[in-house]
Amino acid sequence: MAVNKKHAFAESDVALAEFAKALSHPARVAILRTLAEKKVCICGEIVEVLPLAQATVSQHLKELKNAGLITGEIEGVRSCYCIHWEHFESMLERLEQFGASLRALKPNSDCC
Amino acid sequence: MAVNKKHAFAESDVALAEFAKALSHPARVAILRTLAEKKVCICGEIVEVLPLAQATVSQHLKELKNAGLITGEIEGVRSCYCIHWEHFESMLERLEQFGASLRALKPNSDCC
DNA sequence: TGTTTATATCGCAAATATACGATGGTTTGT
DNA sequence: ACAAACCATCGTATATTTGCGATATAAACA
Repeated sequence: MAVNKKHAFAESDVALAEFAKALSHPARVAILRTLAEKKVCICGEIVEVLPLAQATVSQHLKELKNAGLITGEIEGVRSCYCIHWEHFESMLERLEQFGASLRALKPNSDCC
Repeated sequence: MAVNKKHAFAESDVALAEFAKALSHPARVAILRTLAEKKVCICGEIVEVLPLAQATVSQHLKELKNAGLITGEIEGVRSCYCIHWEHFESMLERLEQFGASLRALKPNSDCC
């Protein structure tokens, strides 16, 4: 794109879009699911679960981290990732709220 | 990417990711909000509301349509877009369900 | 110390997404 | 029939995403 126009939108729309973007790849959805399932927030196991190379998984993890949805810290040789529940839940609620606010406006009869 | 690996993931993860991708741009979030607000699902008005050129808006509308989140039909000179409530709500529920299933696994104490 | 192991990061290639001007097709209104 | 209005689509430029091999880093271990 010639210019990035994201700044021209409402803050809340941008925030919602960023959350959605973090979830916009099946690998990242799968990573979140895996992190939640394996109570122990192990790391490299994710690579085994996904059909992707280690470098690629590492990149997706980085994106989830940048989005604030997970945290990661190095533990010796391995590094441990966890869902950042506080932020994750807050964004989830924001999205649910968005859905609810639209639903509230839903007309009785569809116009088209 | 050399190859598109999306087919290598679970169907449900792909579906969720596709929904999220449709919401992953503030313009598309704003379009959905606008469509819900203006009960009359007018069209070109969207262009006036957004800080984007008509061609760009048309493209975003097309993407939302491809994702099944809105419907659109030509009405004389203008074309009328509406939220495809059935599919939209179904995807919203799917996402909420995803969130709920993760939350259910949330440990009492964070490990990292 | 040298080796293995677990990860992150770099650099590259290919695919997609974003944005817009220009253009073309339709439908009204004159 | 002509002009104006509305919108979709094409073509194009640029930016971002996706994916991976190769390499770097750092801890654990022989």
